Amino acid sequence: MSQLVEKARQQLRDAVSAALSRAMEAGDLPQAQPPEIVLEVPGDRAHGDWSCNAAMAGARAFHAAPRKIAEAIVSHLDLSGSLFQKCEIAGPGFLNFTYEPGFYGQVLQDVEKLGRDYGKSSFGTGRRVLVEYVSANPTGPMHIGNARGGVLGDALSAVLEAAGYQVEREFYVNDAGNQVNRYGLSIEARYMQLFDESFPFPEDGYLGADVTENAKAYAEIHGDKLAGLSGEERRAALIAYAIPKNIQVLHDDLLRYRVEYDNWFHESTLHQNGAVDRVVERMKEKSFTYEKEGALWFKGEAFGSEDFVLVRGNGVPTYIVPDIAYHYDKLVTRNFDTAINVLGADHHGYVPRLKAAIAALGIDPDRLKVVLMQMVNLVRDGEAVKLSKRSGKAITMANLLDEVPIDAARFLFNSYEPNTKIDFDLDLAVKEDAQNPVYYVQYAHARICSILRNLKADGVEPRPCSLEELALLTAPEELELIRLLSAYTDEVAGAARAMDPARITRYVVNVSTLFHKFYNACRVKGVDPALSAARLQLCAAAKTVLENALALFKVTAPESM
RNA sequence: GUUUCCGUAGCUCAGUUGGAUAGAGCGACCGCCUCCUAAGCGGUAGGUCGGGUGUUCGAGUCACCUCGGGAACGCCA
Repeated sequence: MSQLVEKARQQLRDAVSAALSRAMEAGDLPQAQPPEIVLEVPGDRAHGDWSCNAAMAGARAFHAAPRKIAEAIVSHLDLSGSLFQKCEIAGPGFLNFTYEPGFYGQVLQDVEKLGRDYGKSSFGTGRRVLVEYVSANPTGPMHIGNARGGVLGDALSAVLEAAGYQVEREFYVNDAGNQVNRYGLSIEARYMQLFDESFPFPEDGYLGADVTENAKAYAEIHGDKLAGLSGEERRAALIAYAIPKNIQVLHDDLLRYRVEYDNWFHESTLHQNGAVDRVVERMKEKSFTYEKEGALWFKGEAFGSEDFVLVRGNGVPTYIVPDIAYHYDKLVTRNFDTAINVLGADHHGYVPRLKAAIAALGIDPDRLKVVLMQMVNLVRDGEAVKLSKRSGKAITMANLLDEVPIDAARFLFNSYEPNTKIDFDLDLAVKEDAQNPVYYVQYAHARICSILRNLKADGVEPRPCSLEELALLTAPEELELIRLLSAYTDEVAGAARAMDPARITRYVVNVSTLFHKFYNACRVKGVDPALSAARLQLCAAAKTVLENALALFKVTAPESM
């Protein structure tokens, strides 16, 4: 596990803190509560590798001008034995720190040593997280929003895992309740219509062609043997046949999209084992309910939500009751520290209700984290496309994957932070040229592989270099690239903290840019052997980082293009 | 009407607890392959950060107001 950047940060924190104490002891600063020490990586390289605003933040406490405070800090600053060579005062009072030259070589040795593990950290160690995503109803095909949710949940899980969390990925299968009843009525009608065209189709039934196909498939195997049974028996038989089949389709489509789960959790189990009924009982016992107009309501006020119905007038629980039971199962029965739900933004009004309900059951609602993702619009020729050209129906996830390469789809969906709506440009996603950012990144990787191949043909293989050899890397393009590579572990931990894997997408594009610049400025082959070896190690390090980052998204890193 | 997200270059978007001269990609224009992949690199042009007020050493970032766009507001899920 790389600690280099973390070590650097800690050294600066300690050094500045100690300098402040000494400055106060020496009387260069008045005795006062020192400011919080905030360290950041400045955007502009000219401002050094790290920047600290302690002098400005302390202006009030010390009753002194920021520049004066900065001078006092610097005069008592001791950077000997650290990863830093100097500190300069700049602008209104920033303290700008610069790495000592040996830092860069250490980064490359670090990457070389850790290989596939470079980027992993202990940020989340000891915490168990359940990530639930997609959870599409097994009553029909998945839509475009599910494609985004799949990538997001999958990449988020990978990022959390790299940051040290113990992660389980879960799909919640709504194989019970009203949607399934509706589906039963729909498929029953399609089945009966095979033998009697006048059989009525339910008003709010599922219109998809997949329902008819399932009905036909059943009839091909079993004929009309259900026609003589009661409606209830017919529906039960058709549901028992079609829902597992639909679940299999969800599973297969997601797998094709490289989205995999540890668990497929069936809602029906919560009904069968009494968990759903127990939620209602608990709510009643704790007097968090009241009856109105024949229905059982939840009193939300004490938990920051509106009141809502738990059990309908007809005695059937509303959808939220099994959801509450499900989250009780996640956070109490299975005792995950945190449950993360990736949901469409259309669920935002539902989140306070669910949180209120689990709070009523004695669970800290902050243990449920919700990542809301905004809607996806498909765009072709600059115009929104709602319907598939071929079928005239809404474009499904499977349709999308027929048209767009998996790598491109995964990369593009991961390029946006969850909380912004996406105009997914189909023309761009399909393009195999520079406009498509996934190729820009993959091309950087392929170029590195090409360099490695060419040198291998000359009998030169990457080897671990000494710090003296690595000190030959002094070109700005080399140092910039190494500096960015050093930040990878921090980036992954930051993406985990923000629950935003898109940060890694942007990072990997930046790495590619700096590599391409390096490639244009510095040659690996045909230069002094020691320098060549050092540059080769830099290439190998960049390759490792690109591969590790792309692996988080399950985007391939081609050897040649 | 209530809740919520968004508004930054022609287009798509970054801008991480408030920090230094607001960035990138694409598109446009001009350059760079006798040399490891030109799916690349360099350069030019392009901005009242929707508008306003406030908070403070400092606001794209925070608060309030306002304009514009999306979404949700069921005994549907």
